[in-house]
Amino acid sequence: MLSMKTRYAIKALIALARKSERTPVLISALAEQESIPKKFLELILLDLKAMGMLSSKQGKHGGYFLRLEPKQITIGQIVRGIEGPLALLQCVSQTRYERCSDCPDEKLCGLRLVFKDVRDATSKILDNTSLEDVMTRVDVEGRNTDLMFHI
Amino acid sequence: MLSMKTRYAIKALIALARKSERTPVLISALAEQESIPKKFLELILLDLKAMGMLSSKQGKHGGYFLRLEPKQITIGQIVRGIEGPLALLQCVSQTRYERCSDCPDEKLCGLRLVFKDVRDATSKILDNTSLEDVMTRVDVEGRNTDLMFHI
DNA sequence: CATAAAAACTAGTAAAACGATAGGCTTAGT
DNA sequence: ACTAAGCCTATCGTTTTACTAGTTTTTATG
Repeated sequence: MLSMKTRYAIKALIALARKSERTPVLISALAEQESIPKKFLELILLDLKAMGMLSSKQGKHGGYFLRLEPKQITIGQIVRGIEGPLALLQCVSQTRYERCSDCPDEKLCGLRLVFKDVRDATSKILDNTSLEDVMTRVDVEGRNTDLMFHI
Repeated sequence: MLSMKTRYAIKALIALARKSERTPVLISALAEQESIPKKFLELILLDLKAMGMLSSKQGKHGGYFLRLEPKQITIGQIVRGIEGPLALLQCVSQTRYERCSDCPDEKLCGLRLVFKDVRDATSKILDNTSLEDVMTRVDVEGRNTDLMFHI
């Protein structure tokens, strides 16, 4: 399961991506809109800033805004940055590979073979889904339900 | 990341599946062979028994053995039983679905759309991979490396 | 029937992770 | 100078993780 922190991070980024202008958004505004505890969100945004996805402006009229285009930020990057590796086993992680201490031969580890497939499938999806993709998917879905409603 | 408990469970089941006869195996033997803390393994085997995958025999010459055929036990079942749902979000779980408290419209949740795909991909793999599949994959891999070695 | 070897059961525990919260510090418009 | 914002460090209660300890029950065997 994803942690709250990661979920909040993605929700916040999607919300920021949704606004057309790149003007600063108050933490408190974002917190309220997305029902995220304000102080917790503060830390999360700081992390996302350190990851290069957001910029911020201090002082009056300050706030947070996307530093990259929505199409440049993938869900995979967000999850990796906040939650950690996508892989379910350290020994199949692309970004944080670590050998199992007691594994005599990685090539012959059944667990590894299976969970390597899972990791590949997961990263194929998450690394190819950007904030923009998410937005358009939601919009399409919205139009469809709207259409259904009008039949 | 999978917990140690889940990893141990899968390793133990693979080890038990590997023996041709269904004779009882001592916890201590299994623990040593797979380098799993004995007392911890004890609890895990108890869980797997409760899940119907293992049987046990008490007293002298007792031990654990598979109750089902290796092809009847999938990695998905094991992970779900020990770790919990495969899904990364409660709201896309097949086995433990739960609505997000603050979600105005599930159909229009971007997170949900993306992580539903991830869950589908994951369960497609894990629910279609049995202990038998794992064993044969390892054997094939073994023969391949062996072949490479002899060139 | 006594013994010993095994699983079954009940508790407990240290360390880490999770999900926040508190409060002071710094920066920048007006 | 004032004030509204983000920045930074610390802390906290709870839950989960990964075990460990000790006792009880079952069962084959001498």
